[in-house]
Amino acid sequence: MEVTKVENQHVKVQEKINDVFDSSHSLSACCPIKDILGRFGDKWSIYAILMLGREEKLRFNELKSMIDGISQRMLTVTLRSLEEDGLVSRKIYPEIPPKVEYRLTELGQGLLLQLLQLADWAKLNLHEILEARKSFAER
Amino acid sequence: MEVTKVENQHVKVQEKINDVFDSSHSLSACCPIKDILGRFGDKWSIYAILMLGREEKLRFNELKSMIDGISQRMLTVTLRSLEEDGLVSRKIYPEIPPKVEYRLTELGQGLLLQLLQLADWAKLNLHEILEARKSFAER
DNA sequence: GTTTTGAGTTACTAAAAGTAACCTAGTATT
DNA sequence: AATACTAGGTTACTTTTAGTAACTCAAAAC
Repeated sequence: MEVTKVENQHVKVQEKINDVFDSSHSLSACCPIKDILGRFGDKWSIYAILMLGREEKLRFNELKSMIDGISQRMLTVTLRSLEEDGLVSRKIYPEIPPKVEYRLTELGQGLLLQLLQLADWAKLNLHEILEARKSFAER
Repeated sequence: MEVTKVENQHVKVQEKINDVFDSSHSLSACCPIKDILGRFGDKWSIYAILMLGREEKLRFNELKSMIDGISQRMLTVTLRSLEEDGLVSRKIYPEIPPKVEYRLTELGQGLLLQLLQLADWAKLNLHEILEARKSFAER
């Protein structure tokens, strides 16, 4: 009974994995996970998304001071690429000194929810991973 | 009524975001998402995890031929880092020519499930993202 | 005695990430 | 009237990381 259950689950997983590759012919080219991960696999995007998830609208220098250690250039680059993918919107007020407001789009909020799920798993398993790292280092 | 529901949801999201930072003092250092993402945010780890999710045990060159375009070195590096974190196990048969079997650990299977969830979201929203990219490029 | 095989290393190069210094143009301070 | 400050960048440069090509090892097969 238990075994059957586990086997069924495994079959489901395999189907899903096949699905991942279905949509693209070439593996290395562009299965959707890769495409999405490209968006927050870098060093800063996650922080920007999380901060914008907290405050719902933020100006450039507010973000800069919330994201410890980020440079102006990297914040610009990060926000541009998030904007490019429709995850963040950018509203310019034609004033001097300039004023620009950033916020998550609905799409961005959806991604945020996914990230938070991942964070849940991460928190649950971080200890085990750290243990594994330690025992690996000892060899 | 609807508004209240949305607001409640937003509050929950904010709590979760705060949780993400709880566990680490410094933002840029090591909140758990970053730590986990570090593991599959690179170019090849996902492919290795997906392939091992399909077949449950694979040898080095089997993996190499399944992951289109990966070099020996990058496969070695990728597998080592996955092993280091306890996501993949490595069984060496002391034969010549050498034989090494890789498989996902339970932890690795857990991560795979998370990845597949992310893939679901990615597939649902890929179209919208591609649209956004296109209209961004037009400016 | 040269070739093949599996699982890697070593030494190098190309690409990406990141930094420091500069720009704009208006306002407030001395 | 000269200086400094503000917000939101850009340009030119350096460091770090990802990636490639060629080599290794030790036995076995041709």
